Amino acid sequence: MSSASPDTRTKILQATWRLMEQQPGQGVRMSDIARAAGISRQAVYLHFPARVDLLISTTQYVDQVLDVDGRLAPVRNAATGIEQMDRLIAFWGDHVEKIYGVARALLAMRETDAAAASAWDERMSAVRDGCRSVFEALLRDRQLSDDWSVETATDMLWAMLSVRTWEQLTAECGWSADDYVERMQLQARLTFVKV
Amino acid sequence: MSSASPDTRTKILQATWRLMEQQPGQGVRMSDIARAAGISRQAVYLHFPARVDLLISTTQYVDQVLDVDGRLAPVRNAATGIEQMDRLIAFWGDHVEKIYGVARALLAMRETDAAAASAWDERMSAVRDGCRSVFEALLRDRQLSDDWSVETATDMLWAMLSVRTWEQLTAECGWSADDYVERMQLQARLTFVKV
DNA sequence: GCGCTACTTGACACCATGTCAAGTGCAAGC
DNA sequence: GCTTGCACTTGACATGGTGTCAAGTAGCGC
Repeated sequence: MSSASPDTRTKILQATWRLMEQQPGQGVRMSDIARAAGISRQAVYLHFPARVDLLISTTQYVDQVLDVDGRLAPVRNAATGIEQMDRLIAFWGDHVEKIYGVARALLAMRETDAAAASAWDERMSAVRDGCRSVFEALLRDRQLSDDWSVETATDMLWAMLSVRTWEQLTAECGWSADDYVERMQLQARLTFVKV
Repeated sequence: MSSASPDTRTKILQATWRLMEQQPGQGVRMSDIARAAGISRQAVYLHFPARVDLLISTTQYVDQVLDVDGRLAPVRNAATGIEQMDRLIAFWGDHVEKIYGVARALLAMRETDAAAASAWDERMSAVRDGCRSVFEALLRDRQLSDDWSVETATDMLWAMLSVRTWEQLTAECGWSADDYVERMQLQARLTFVKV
């Protein structure tokens, strides 16, 4: 599948990414993607059986190109829980900005399509693990506020970091990427760190 | 329009509400609504020119039936900023639960439809006003943390209170309505109130 | 009985996704 | 040089939901 015709397949993935960045989400049709990739609409279906598969593959492609694993290293290597929390938020603010177009398309599809839903949920559960790891570290440091358990704090931070919340704060409140990171870090510290 | 045939129109609005509660959002088709209301699909179009109009009218109908204005009185009459904040969050947690089905449908439509988008945004901007009013009161009480301006605090609380965040915390994290209210109040106090 | 109104019935256009079948062009292997 | 296979093209078609159109019907006030 991926080795058979990497060229065209990659062209499709790149075209999808590009178009979704330009007009995030729903507006992008299979025929738009085909035209942008310079091939016929049907050729897209030779590589991806359905729209949802293309979307899922595109998110994987994007992650790979952006080297998510590499950029997560500083988060994992943080010395303290607070540092880990700050770095996770900083990474995430930066990352969401880059994946937003594709993320929004997948998110829209999630409402109706089971495959899209589970692909999305799987990715988000990785973020959730990142949040939990922060609070486990914070607990070890004896810096987790008594008001929160690891679980409830994880839920809350995970919700704060949702793509929808990022979308609202940047698109509707006009926050810059820096505003987002700075204020989320502030709120997280005020909320979860023992005073 | 509303005086011409209140009976059928109301039957349609009630059927829409009911169906959207049962299976929130997208899955509800015009023909489902017609069947549930006991009329033909075309009769629905006699009352609502398009799906989006029906959705918007349904949210208005729901607000009216739930007496939103009346239930907001305690929020407005709060003695202190902190009390106002707690009451706003309590009202909202309770309210979102009731409107969630219709809200989700409108939210899904917002992605593609300009009329749905502006109807939704208008409602959400009322929530935003509620948030701002909280922080103006808190500022008057000299209890707004130095870390936040009225504007940035408004943005942040508004984002925390988004329907999507409520959805994530209740549906995916399994929070009860009480959990939601209690923890949101806690986070808001920790974040925005001067220590 | 007349005419108005609300509603029904059934056909149809539209648009995006996804399927199917036949055809083309190119390159590797004999 | 010819065949075989593969990636892709072309064009037609099914599906499902929204929205439109036109003709017909049932009930009600006059």
